[in-house]
Order: sequence, then C-alpha cells, then structure tokens
Amino acid sequence: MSGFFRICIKLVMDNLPKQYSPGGTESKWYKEWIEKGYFRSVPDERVPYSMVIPPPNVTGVLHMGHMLNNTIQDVLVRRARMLGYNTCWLPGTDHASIATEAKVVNKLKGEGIDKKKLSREDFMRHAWEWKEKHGGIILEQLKKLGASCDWERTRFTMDKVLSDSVIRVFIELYQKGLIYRGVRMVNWDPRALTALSDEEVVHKEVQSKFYYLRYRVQDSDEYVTIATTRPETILGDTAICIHPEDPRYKHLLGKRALVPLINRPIPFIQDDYVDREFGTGALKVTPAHDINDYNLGIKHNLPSIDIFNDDGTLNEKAEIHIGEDRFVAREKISRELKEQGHLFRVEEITNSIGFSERTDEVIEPKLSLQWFLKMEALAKPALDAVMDDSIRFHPPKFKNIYKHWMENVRDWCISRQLWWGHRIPAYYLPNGQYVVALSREDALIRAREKYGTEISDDDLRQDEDVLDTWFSSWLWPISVFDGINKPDNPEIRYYYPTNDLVTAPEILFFWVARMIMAGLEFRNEVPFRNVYLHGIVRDKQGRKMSKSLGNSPDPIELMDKYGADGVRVGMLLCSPAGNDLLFDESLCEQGRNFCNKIWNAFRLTQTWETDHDLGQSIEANTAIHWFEANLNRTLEIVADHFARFRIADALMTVYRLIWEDFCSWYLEMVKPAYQKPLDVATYNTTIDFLNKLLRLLHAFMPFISEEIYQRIRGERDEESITIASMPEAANYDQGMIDKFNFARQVIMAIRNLRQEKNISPKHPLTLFIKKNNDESPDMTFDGIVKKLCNIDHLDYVTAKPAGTHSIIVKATELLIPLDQHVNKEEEIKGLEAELEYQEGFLQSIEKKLSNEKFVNNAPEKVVAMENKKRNDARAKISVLRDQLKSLRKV
RNA sequence: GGGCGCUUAGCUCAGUUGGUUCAGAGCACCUGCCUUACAAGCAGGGGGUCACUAGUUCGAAUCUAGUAGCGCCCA
Repeated sequence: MSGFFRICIKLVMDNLPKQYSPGGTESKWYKEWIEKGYFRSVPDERVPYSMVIPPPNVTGVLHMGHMLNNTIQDVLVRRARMLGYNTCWLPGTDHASIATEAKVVNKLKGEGIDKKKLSREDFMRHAWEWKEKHGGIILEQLKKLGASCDWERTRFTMDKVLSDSVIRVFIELYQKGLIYRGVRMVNWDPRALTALSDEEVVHKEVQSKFYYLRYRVQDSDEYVTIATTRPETILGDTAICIHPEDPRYKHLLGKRALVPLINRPIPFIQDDYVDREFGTGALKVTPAHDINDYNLGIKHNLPSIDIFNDDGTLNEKAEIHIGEDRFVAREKISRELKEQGHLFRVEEITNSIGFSERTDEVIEPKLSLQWFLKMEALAKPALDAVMDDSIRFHPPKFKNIYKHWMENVRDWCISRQLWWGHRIPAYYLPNGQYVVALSREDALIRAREKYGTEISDDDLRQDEDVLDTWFSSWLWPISVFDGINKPDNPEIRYYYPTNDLVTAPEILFFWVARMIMAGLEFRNEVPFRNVYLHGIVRDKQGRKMSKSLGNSPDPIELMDKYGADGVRVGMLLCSPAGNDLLFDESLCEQGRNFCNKIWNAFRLTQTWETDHDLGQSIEANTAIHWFEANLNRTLEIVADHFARFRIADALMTVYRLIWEDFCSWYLEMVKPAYQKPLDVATYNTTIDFLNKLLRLLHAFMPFISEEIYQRIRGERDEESITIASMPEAANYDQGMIDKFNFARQVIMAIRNLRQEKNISPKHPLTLFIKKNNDESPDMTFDGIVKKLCNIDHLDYVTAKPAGTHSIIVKATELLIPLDQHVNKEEEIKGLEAELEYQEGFLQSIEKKLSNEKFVNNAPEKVVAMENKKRNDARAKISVLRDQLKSLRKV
C-alpha cells in the first residue's frame, strides 16, 4: 500500500502547486459564470433582492473608490444569491454632462475644432462617437473584480427609455407647478460656462486679501472707507450700506459717494443687515455679484449692474478694462486704486470661496435666467422616510446630516448651459411665450391650442439648455426598470423598491436624497430599504487619492499583482462602515496570503489517503464535534454582522474561522501521522467542512472559493458555488466549545513551557494532571492534548510527583517531568508572583461582595458571577500555597 | 459663524441597553523554528492611566458637564 500511497501523494503535489496563482483561474471562472447566466435575473416566484449600481461616469476609468464601492455591492449581492433570493444587480453608466462635455470639447480643441463653430447636431455626433469609443470601459474593468451584475440589463442615462423618463418627469413636475423658470442669483462656472446647483459648489478656506478702499463723498472733501476682497466689483457698485444706528456714518444719509476710477455716484442706504464690527462698518453693495447684496438690492430697489461676461471677463458695463479676465482686472484695478490714493491698506485674511466641483474654477455668483425645481414639497416626505426608518442609513450618524440638509434645502437649479445631456423640453414662441411638451410635434399642438393655429413648426425654438445630470440620476432606480414610462410593467413591480444602496457620503445630497424624493413622488414608495455609506479611499497619510497627486494605485495592476480576491479582501479589511479608509497595499498582500492559506489547507486534504477498514479515532470524533459547534456559532455571528452591515467584521470573523479554527486547530487535530491513512468518515466530514467554509467565503472571495469548490464538490452539490446555498446555522453544543477552550489553554501552556525551556517539539513529554477542589477530570480532549503537544504518556494524579515542573491552568495543575534540572528558585518566584496577583484580585472581589449596596443593587447574575470568581480565586490560591509549601520544604 | 461626529496597543479599528479575568482584533514588532499543506508559513511572546478634568453610581472605556486636539457637513 505504502508504495502506491507515496505515488498518490507525489501526483497530488505535482499537480497542485505550493502557491495559489489567481491569474488564469479568475478569468476562467468569470467567463463560465457569464456563459451559464448565473447573474441573469428575470422575475419569478422567488423573493427578489435587487440593487442598482451607482452609475459611474460613462467615460471614466476604474479607481480605488469604485473598487471599494463595487466590492461591497458584490459581497451583498452574492450573499443574497446564495440565500436564495432572485438577485438582480443592475449595472450602468451616467452621461456626466459637464465632465463629458469638457472632455469632448478638449478633444475637439486638440483637433483644431472650436465647439462654438459647430452646430448642436455636429457636436452631439462627436460626443456620441466619444461615448461609443470610451464608454463602458469601466464596466469591463468591474468584471475583472468579479462583479456579479446582470450585464444584459446594462443601462445608460441617455438611453431612449431613460431619456424619455427624464422628459416625462420634467413635464409632470412642470404641470404640477413644481418647476419654474426665473431670473435668480445662481452659481456660475465661467470655465464650463454653465450654472450649477448649490450642491456642485465646494467651499474652501483660502488666503485672500482684504482691500480697504476710500470712496469720496460727492461734493465734499470727505471720504468713506469700505473693505472688500473683490476690488474689481466696485465697477458694479450701486450703493453703500450703513447700519442705521452707526453714529460714524449717520450724517452721510441722503448723500452720494463716487465709485473710484469711474466716478459714478451711488447713494448711501441704511440697513441693519450690516455688521458694524466687521471691516469698517460700511458695506459696498454690488447686487449683480453677491447673493447678499442681491437681496439688499431687491429690498432697497437698487439697480443691478452686471459687469461680467459669461466667461468671467469684464464687459462694457464695467467701463474700464473691458475684456480683461476678472483676476487680471483685480490686479490692475488694485494698482490703479493705489496710484490714485483710493487704496490705503491691504490685509491678509482667510475666507471661504466657492469652487466648481467639476472644473475647480472659482464660482461667480451671477444673475441668470434658469429653470428651478421647488424642493419644499418633495423634501418633506423624503425626510420623514429616513427619520421613521422606512429607509435605514448605515451607519446611522448620517441621519442627522441628512435631516439638517433636508430642512434647509433650497430650490434646485436644474438647467445647464451645455449640449451633452437631456435637452429641456420647453419650446419658445415668437410671442415670448413657451410651451412644455414631450416632443416637438406635441409642442406644436399645444402651442396652437394656446396661441392660435397660425403657429408653424418653424416658429418653435426649443430651449438650448440641458438638464442637470442628477435630474436623470435621481430616477435611476425607477427608470432602469422603465417604471416612469410604463408604471405598471412587471419588472418595476417585481424589483422596486430595491433592497440596498451602496454609495459614498459625498453624494448623499446630490443623489441619495433626490432618489428618495423621486421614489416617493413618482412611485409613492421609497427606492431602497438600506443605504450603506462607505468612506473615501485615502492613502496611508490620509490624503484623498487623486490623479494629480499620483497617490492612487492602478486597480487593474493591483489585481494582476494580488488577484481580484486578494484586492477585495484588502479593500474590505480596511473599511469599517462610514469611516474613511486608509488604503495600504500590504492589506492586499494579506488578502493574497489568505488565498494561499486556503489553497494549502485544500492541498493538505488532497494528500490524505483513506482506508475503509479504519475506524474513526476518538480524537477525530472530538475534533469534528468541536468544529461543528464552532462553525455553527460562527455562522450566527456572521449573519449578525451582515444584518448590521458590518462587512469588515463579517470578513474578519470568517478569516479567523478559516485560518485559526480550521487550519491551525481542526486540521492539526485530525491530520494523520506521516504516511498514515485517514478513516473515511473523518475525511468526508473534513471535506464537508471545507465545502461549507468555501460557501461562507464565496461572497468575499468568489474566485478561489469556486476553484476549490469545483475540485471537491460532490454529486449533490450545485454545479457552481455562485448558485450554491449559504450554510445555515444549526443548534450547537456550547459545552463542547467550553471544553475546547480549556484544552486550548492547556495546550498553549505546554507549548509555552517547551519554548521557555527550549525543549524541541520532537521530544515527547509526560504529563500528569492533578485536579483540585474535588473536580472530576474531563477527558474529552485528552487525546488531542497528547497529539498536539507530543505527550507520550498522560496520567491523572493526586499528588505532585517529584522532579516535575508545574503549570496551573484555572485550578488544575499540569505536572511535567523534565530531564533537565528543575530550577526551584525560578519556579518559586513565578508562583509567588502569581499568588500575589491572585490575592489582590480576590481582595477586590471580596470588597465588592462585602458591599451591601452592590449585593442589593446589582443584578443577580452579576452577583453570582462575582461569587464564582471568588471561589475560583480561592481555589487557585490554595493550590498555589500548597505548591509553594511543598517546594520550600524540599 | 451654525450643526454633527471623533479621540481605546506602533498603525487601522471593534467594544451592542454601565457588570464575566474587560481592556479586545487584525496588521506591525520581538523570540524560536525550513516540524513532509503553506517561510505568502508554524509556535510562543511583549505592548494601552480607554485624550484630559470633574461629576453620577455599589461599579464608568461605556452615562453627564467642562477642557484640549482632530474631522465632516452647511453658510
């Protein structure tokens, strides 16, 4: 037998390399999964589990944030699939109006083509070409990560169905009176040449200069000083405002000041809006270029002088420096002011300035005619849904932030001066009126109904602007199932509301809040039940990963290096819910090492030869009972972690179950001696355990779990682990777990002794066990202790044999004869230290127990526990004293 | 300026209504091992006044107030 057996081992070892290599394995299984259609979902009688991907920018490439975001989603989806749900993870991309248009404009510029010279149709043709060429790369990259999306359902926000949904919704809201058009102060991006919503403005603290300027009072030699950070805007001043109770300026009311450089007279007005402490207490008012000044202007009926062109250069209303950029003009004007004696002081200050989220350009507050969506009525139910937990945020701390935003939300500027996107369905007539309609034809009909039959198609001019990208994204969980155009179709009825949404807190308001509004408005139902908000991926130093810093690893290279499974583990391990994660490549290395560990555990089982005539040993039987109990308990813990969206904890629990409990303990317990066969029952159970562990692991590490599953699965198992069922927790024997925990302490104590005394693991030892305090020995794990500690003889004694070294575990004495001389002094010292600690410990418990208030107030359970602790400590102390006594006697 | 949150081992973080020897995990570190699954490994080990101060309580990492530092959101 042994000759044949050796050959078998050799064959297995030759075929199974020592190290797991993910490369070919991963692409092989992904292809297989797609071919078999495991990720495809169609409505059926099962309970659905649906989730929509946060659509990445169609021309974007995969970055670490996507890796984290999609790994988490894939974990949830794969787990749901194995729990028996009809699982639909719907992928897709977003047209990202500003970003994509900027890319296309740049690309054309490189080819010597100016956007302004192109017709809208020609530009759109270029944009679609670009989209076809670069679009969807990111989705291909997600496949490498293992994302189990239903790719047949891939959607794009500018697909026909989704575009129609956007237009339909615009019209509906317009007809309800929630959408209006008006001139308002908006956030203007002078580079992208478009208005932005409040959410697209990023405020940053920057170093600025505070210019103190003197305005001469008309027909007088008096000057009044104001302070401003933007001296170029004096050209648009239309008043100077002072506090009504400020004695310094009271006499100026009714007079006029002359704007420096251009000598335009402007009135003094009074308003208690002015902060007398700030600056000089006199405020220049520029209604066209500051939101607060704008409000003052309305209140005091001031004219508004807009001195800027759309691109941030000065226009003819500025009178001077026409055509100069605003920042160049600022420098020139401040120099001139200084030369003419108007500027007498410049202070350094830090103030907060708004930047465009997309172009990083300084935002210009600008009066502009735009389309707005009223938010108040939409916000109320969306706020309630989160506050009453119809939708749960994980972690819940985001509830507060959400509430604060919702209660202070302002109308949403939804028009953008761009071409790439959904064109606003408003059609203007020569008479200055307009109609809002689904199509041009429809618009004509409506226009004729309203304004007369003589109107022709040529008279209609469609609004040039498109809608904010988020105005389509907010419909995503509905429009991907065509739930706007066909509200009763079977798909939307089956999949909506979706279950979970996984995204970053950065877009809580941009997207999550608005999806909730849209869901309630258009479906009368929340779009999802849970929102899992993960952190931002940062580098080790806590800096946000960015292209310009070059501190972001390339996810594709990372996966090539560590395997997709390894990278997934790396991402998940450092991602406790809601916290930013400091990404460190060594975590991927840890993931890769874990793959290797699992691989080698599998490899070990494949070296085992079984012998049908062999009965199961007591040790193997004990090991199996213990591991089974332990596995069931762990399954419970993992399920609990998932229920609370604690995915990193769930993974760590599985990691330890496999590495420590299965590999380091269980396999060592059942492992046959070198070149000895194993009984069939133990072998089969071990493979069954491995099978369960792989299924538990699969959601986190889909590829390696499939690879090994395929090699060990039985005939009754599913043909792929992706569709296998999740192991279910059964009742378990807690006693077995407790007994093992004691045995483990014994084993570790003996191993520790070996290390301390420098005794080779190969050198067998004898172990005497002395039970104290009338305890009866429990021998369940004795065989395992012998095996794992290389004990050739184990016996129970009532007195300490001579020449033995003693270790105390709880109140049990482990007595080990040592060849070498037992160092009595050292042993006494150690025991004395232990005794001292135990006596101190006992004292603190006795103090507690003699406190009447404690005994009367503490719960019964706690008092009982303290009593047990006292008895244990007393027992241990008496053992220690006896031992010390006998040692000192000798 | 308004609101919210954080501070626990060298690092990243758990610690579920105050109560098991509660002060934990992973990584990192130190020591000894190439022990026939795995050196991408095995075995063992050290390490923290739970930011600080005061209070509530029989009992505080956990509750309250204040202080310091940090972060986020909004204007």
